[in-house]
Amino acid sequence: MVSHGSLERLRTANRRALVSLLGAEGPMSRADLARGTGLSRTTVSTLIGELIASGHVTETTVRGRPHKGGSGRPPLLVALATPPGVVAGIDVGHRHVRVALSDRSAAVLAEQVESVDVDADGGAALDRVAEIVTTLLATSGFGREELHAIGMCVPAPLDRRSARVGTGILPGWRDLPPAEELRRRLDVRVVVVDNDANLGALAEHSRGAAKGVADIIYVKIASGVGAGIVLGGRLHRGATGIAGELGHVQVDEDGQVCRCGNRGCLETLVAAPRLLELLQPAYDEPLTEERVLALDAEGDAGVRRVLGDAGRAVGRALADLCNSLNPERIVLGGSLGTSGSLGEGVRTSLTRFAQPDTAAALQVVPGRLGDRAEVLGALALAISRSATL
Amino acid sequence: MVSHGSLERLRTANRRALVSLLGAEGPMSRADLARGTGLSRTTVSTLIGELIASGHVTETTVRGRPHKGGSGRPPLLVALATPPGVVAGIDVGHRHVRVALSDRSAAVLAEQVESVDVDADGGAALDRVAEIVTTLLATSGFGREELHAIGMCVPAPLDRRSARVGTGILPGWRDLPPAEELRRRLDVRVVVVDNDANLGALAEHSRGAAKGVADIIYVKIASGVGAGIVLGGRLHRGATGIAGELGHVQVDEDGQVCRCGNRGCLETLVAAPRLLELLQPAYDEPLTEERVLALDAEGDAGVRRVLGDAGRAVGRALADLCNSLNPERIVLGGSLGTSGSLGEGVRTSLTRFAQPDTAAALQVVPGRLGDRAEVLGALALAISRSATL
DNA sequence: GGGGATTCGTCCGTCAACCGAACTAAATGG
DNA sequence: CCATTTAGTTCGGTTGACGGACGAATCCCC
Repeated sequence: MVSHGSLERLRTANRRALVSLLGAEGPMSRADLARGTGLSRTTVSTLIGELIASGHVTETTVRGRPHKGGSGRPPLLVALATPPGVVAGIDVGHRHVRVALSDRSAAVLAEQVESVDVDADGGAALDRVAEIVTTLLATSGFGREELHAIGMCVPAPLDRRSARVGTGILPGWRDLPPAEELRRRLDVRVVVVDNDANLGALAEHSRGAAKGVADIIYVKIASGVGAGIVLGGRLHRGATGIAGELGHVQVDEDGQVCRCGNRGCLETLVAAPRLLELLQPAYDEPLTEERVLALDAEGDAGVRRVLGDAGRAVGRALADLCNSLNPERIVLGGSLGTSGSLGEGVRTSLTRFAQPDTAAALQVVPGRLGDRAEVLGALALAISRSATL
Repeated sequence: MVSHGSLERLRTANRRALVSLLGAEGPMSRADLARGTGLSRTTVSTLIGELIASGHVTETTVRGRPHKGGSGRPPLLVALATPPGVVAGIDVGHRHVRVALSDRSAAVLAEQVESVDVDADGGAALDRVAEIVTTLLATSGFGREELHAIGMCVPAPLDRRSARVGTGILPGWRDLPPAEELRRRLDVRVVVVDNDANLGALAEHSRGAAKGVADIIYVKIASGVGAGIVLGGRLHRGATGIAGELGHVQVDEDGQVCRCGNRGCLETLVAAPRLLELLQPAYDEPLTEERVLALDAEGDAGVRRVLGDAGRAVGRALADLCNSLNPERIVLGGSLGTSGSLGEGVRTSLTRFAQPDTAAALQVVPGRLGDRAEVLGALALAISRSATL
């Protein structure tokens, strides 16, 4: 076997193009693949033949429809084969962990959410995560050797170089490299860790409310406030991987001291616990985030006011960012992202504080994946990193 | 790397790789090109042969040094040929225009700066620009048919879709598509227009103070305040092309009304005319930007205070942006970018208001191209758009 | 029911692009 | 003066993609 560098690379590039097109568009015929990639039908046929032989692609038994309802021989559809085995996605919040197990076509097989005091002790949280993964594997009937990759997010910036949580944000995780810790506990080769808002952005961008939109800002409003920024269709992580710290924009010079050390950070005003605390005295029942969302939908004046204020504060910070980035869409995620009043507040501030042209080019929409955006992003990341092509 | 497609496309991709390597590294031998691209010496030889035949590359007469001072046949160096003809770069400011003529290897042949009240009447300014270009062509001995492309920047956001200046920013340019207007006046096919800060960023990134740095923010502080944002090595223009409006971040809720319609924009505090106005009463001599920079270098207390305040205001706005983008370097440009006090002010605010990790990963440096950054970026853009490969 | 028309997938011959080996060219050094 | 080293070229061979031709499978229309 002679290594013919460039030609061989060309062939693998073409193979990759086919796989990525199949991934984006779903099952399709060889002729459609040829049209989609610009390759000839001949070439597509031989490449698909190789991909079938290597197990990356399967020829489906169902025949497709003839071309555009007209006549002609119906095509044989080919589809990406789901590789054997499973991956795990883990969403670590401040007060919960959510673990999902999926096959390698992103179909979720099992999922579990649990309240855990993550902030206090990172090691203990990771212990619990490892237990849940093990349980889910067992109840789904998979052996540990069938777990190919793990994607995880943590609610804190992650320094790319040290693979650690940034200073000050999550004290219980100091000097705890999450990927390595999890790899040690579960003996899985591929463990990828990223920031929660980043993975939420990835999920909403690839299959949620911002599908096909090149420049988006995903804002996660939950226990904290964070942003995942997709520019030119690619997640922007920054020089050291800690981009997206929208929650620590200063909005009040004399405001509360934030866990990051500054004063009056956006996060001190609009984080979910803070809002509940603010509302609770006026209500007889114990308030939860779900209950607040329900009251908001019912039109409760107090809730609307508080969530509207929060939205306006977020929108104020977003306006500055949008002036600089001119994104096409803002996706509001996190437990409070679907609140109508909050969304209205964001829109109000953007209209008021952003440049008119910038605001006009901008859509503000709630996320479509809800609480599960982060874990779905983690699964997607795990699958992409476990790909063998 | 290798784009999918036919064999022919593979060849052109390889040709492009050779040209881009030659562009980046300067003259080199075929053997070095083979090592640099991973192609075989055979392939490089034939490709270079084609490029020589087509006039894109020349074989220099000087022989290179034998490899690493050792023995061996000395290589024949090949270099990018400078295509015939010239290009023009035009920097349109609020109160001046700067026009440069260069050959197509970016060597400036002639340059002229002139005070023009650009804001008042866009058409008149473009008339004058066309005159200057014509004059420079004549005095340099080139005919108009030898002018291959024009790059121009204007001090306002440019909507990509309408190719017009954004609403409100530059009233005298409303409904005046700059590229088309200039094309009409000078009968040049290739006319590219972009925002001033964008082209400054391009220049400082490709050949100035941020060479080789992937994520930078170029801040231009002159008659206005604007930013050019390079992320992942590529200029970010945003969904409609109007990214970078850092000057219209609101820094004072009750501040002066800005030309953009909002109140208390950064630009109302730190634009150069505003600072001169602020300083003038305390000085007997008439102040210019150059004089203020000189006073700053001499340690004049008043100037240092005012420029320091301006820098802190800019840094305050940059801190929020850096929290979200985590860039590696900030380049301060524009007429006041080289001021030491201003730079110190920016650093002070960044340290205070940005996340500690973000600030630690960040360098703040003055631009290396000074007033000429924009026009050099315009030339570079014109050259790249006039390339025939 | 049968004969185009149309589209799909494959086979085959051809051409394009790259590579390795061998060869010549031009220097250095003992 | 000859061995050594590196550069560039020539030549034969392999790989990859393509276009045209062909059978297959369906629809449409008579």
